[in-house]
Amino acid sequence: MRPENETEGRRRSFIEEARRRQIIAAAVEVISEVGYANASLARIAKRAGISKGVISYHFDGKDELMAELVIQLYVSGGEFMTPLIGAAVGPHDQLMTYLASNLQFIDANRIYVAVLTDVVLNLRNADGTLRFTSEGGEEPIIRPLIDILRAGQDTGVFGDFDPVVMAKVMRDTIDGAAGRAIREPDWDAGTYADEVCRLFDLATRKGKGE
Amino acid sequence: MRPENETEGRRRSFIEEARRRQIIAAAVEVISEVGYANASLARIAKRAGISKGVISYHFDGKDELMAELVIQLYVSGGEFMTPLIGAAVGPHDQLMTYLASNLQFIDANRIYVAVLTDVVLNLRNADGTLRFTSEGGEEPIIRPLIDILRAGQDTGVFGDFDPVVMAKVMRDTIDGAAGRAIREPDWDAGTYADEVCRLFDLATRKGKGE
Amino acid sequence: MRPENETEGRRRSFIEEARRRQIIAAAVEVISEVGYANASLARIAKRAGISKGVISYHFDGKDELMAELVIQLYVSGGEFMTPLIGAAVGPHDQLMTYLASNLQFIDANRIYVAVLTDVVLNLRNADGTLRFTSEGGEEPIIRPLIDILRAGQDTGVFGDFDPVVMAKVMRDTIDGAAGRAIREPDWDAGTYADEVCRLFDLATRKGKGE
Amino acid sequence: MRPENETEGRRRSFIEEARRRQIIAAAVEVISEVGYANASLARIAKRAGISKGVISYHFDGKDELMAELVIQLYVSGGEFMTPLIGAAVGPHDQLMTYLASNLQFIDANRIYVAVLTDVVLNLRNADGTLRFTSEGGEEPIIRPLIDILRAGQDTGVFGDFDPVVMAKVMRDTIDGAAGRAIREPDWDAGTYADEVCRLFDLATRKGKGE
DNA sequence: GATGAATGAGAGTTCATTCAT
DNA sequence: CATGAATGAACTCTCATTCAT
Repeated sequence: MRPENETEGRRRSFIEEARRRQIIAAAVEVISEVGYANASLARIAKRAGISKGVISYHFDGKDELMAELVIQLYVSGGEFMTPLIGAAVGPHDQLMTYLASNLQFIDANRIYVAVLTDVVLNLRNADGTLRFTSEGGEEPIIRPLIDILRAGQDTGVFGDFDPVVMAKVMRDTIDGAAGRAIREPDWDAGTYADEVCRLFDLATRKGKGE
Repeated sequence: MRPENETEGRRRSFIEEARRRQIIAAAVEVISEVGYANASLARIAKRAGISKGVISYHFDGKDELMAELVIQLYVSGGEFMTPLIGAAVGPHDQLMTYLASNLQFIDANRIYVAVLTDVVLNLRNADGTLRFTSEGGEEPIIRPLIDILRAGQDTGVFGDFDPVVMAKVMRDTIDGAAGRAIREPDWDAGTYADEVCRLFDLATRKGKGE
Repeated sequence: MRPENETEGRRRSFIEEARRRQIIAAAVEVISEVGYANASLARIAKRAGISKGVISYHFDGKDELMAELVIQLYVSGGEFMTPLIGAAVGPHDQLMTYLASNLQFIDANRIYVAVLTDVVLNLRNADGTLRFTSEGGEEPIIRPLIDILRAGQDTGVFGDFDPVVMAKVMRDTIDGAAGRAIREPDWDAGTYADEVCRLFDLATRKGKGE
Repeated sequence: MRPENETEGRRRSFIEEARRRQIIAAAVEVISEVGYANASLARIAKRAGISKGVISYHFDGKDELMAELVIQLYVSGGEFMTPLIGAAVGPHDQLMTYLASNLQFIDANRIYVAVLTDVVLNLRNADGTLRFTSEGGEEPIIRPLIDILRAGQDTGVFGDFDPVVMAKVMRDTIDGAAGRAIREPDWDAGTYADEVCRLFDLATRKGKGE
């Protein structure tokens, strides 16, 4: 048995990291097929081609595995979008890029997004509260969006609206699109992105008379 | 024992209907506290102050209970909003009323909405597919919204946009707001509704130059 | 509620007897279809078109119902065969008639015989022992057969054999035939009876050299 | 967890085979005491001194356990008798050996035979049909007996009778004896076998005048 | 590091029985 | 007399977790 249970950033060997990624990958596959509720460790282990005990060995328990899965998927999403948005110039372009790249990422990673959603909406703490969607937990996620909107208002590019509410609606549009990407096989990300960009362009641009 | 398994509109005694509602109410409470995945029949029965067997007696099984719960909550939502929207005149007013009344209903029924979402996203058929969010299943839900948008475009009140995508974004905004109503105790439905109405008013109205 | 539970020969009203027969008839049907193990009171009540409670009202419990069922079926079998055997003259004819009439009764009452067998082999006392096939319980059943065989030996019609063993083999042949009547739809009672009579005629007749 | 569900001859570790045999042995004991209908997994596990889950771990379910039990008992019966019958020479000796060795085996394995009977008469498929006594399922069991009888008739050792009916009566005699071995503690297999052999010798031998 | 084996709690469901109406 | 409702125990089965090897 490992000498102790690493809770934080304790160093892990390369081989151990590989095992963890392998197990998480198997978990993603299983959840995408049968849903979080039916994704037992037995099923995940069988999918990974290993024995059940290995999972318990590498993770503190099922919950830690799921939490790690969420973090890993979320990080890989950020890695995809951050450079794209950074390359855009000015609030308007940044906003459009933010929306488009998010939808594009969803389109290219439908399964991952579906699994992420499933876990986030189901994984709970011991006291019954949701682990990831707890109050205020969204703040870091929509922070950059709010910043873009505020910058646009300050520079006179955007009109007069509540940037927090606007950011939340945008976020819900993206999350909702994630659901569509899962449920609607012929959902077309490109045209959807075009329409969404146009919509929010109209909603945020400075009015003629203003 | 009930004479047979009533699938459709078989008549049920008043007392039986009362029990069914009581059990559903207990299920709603339990799910709102511990989530769908942890809402066992034992917990629901204890909450209702009855024995486990009673649930099996009045419902064909856990799944039928959950399905009934969804239907009941959904129906009560429709009963709330339909008359409001019907009273509005013209596409623009109808749209604004639709958005506002939805958000208002969510605000007044936060727990119900949260539970409804939880069950809908988790209840599955025997083959593993989601029971309520199956592809195309959304159509009847956004149908009236699309009709309003199309009517507005035909009469020249609304501008040029894809009414289906627009309706979907609106729907996602409402569903997202439902999540906020649950997670953010001080979420203010009134100001949120004002901003959302303004947003979609700008996004749908006929442009000056058009 | 009835003033007391009649255990023995307490008089029952005509209407009560009718109810009891109705319930037993339903039980026979159900057992013949799903077997003793799956014949729940609920199923029997549904088949009889009455409520579950009625059974508990008219019988002391499931076991008493089953015991009554066995007795009723057994009695009706005796009523069928006794006059036939009584009409035969001489041990040889009586034996042949006994065998043939038993097989004929089985043929004409396949379902009843199957159910009788099923219950007898499964109904148990509280201590786990079989209720009907307990040691020595068979004696009254093969008694008349032994008497016929002994009479034949005494009068010199039959040869020298152990009449008890011979009677038991005959009984097992009949019981076995009951099983065949159930399992083999095209089992032909007539030719089977002919062969069985011939077989036991040869086995019991006085040898040439004796 | 076992890698997969072995239906056929997949290799099992020695230790797993031992466990399976241990569980089956416990099941035999329990069934012999309380009958198939009352032989719950909980009781069997307690008798084996293990936890309930172990049974589910080693068997696919209760039904597989019971089916395995039947097969194991049946095979061990065949192993006992086949060499004995093979050693006998000529139809007459083979027939006598068949009858005697069957009764001897029953005598030496009373409990096993009783349990086998109980399970065979109760274990059912999902559709309600009996699993082991399905129509035609008896054919392989009485096949060797029929062959012996036919051979005897062809060589002129046996008289003129229907070999199939004769074989069935013999089989029923043996099965019936199994029941007696269970219910009648002082049932004497030796004298019973002598009488049975004599009986069927008379019934099958070629008549003087033929 | 990894495995197979075992545990024990808890899941949904069925059932015989009881009882107020 | 009969019913529908409720009980509580027992059922099979699944699960996350632990542990000796």
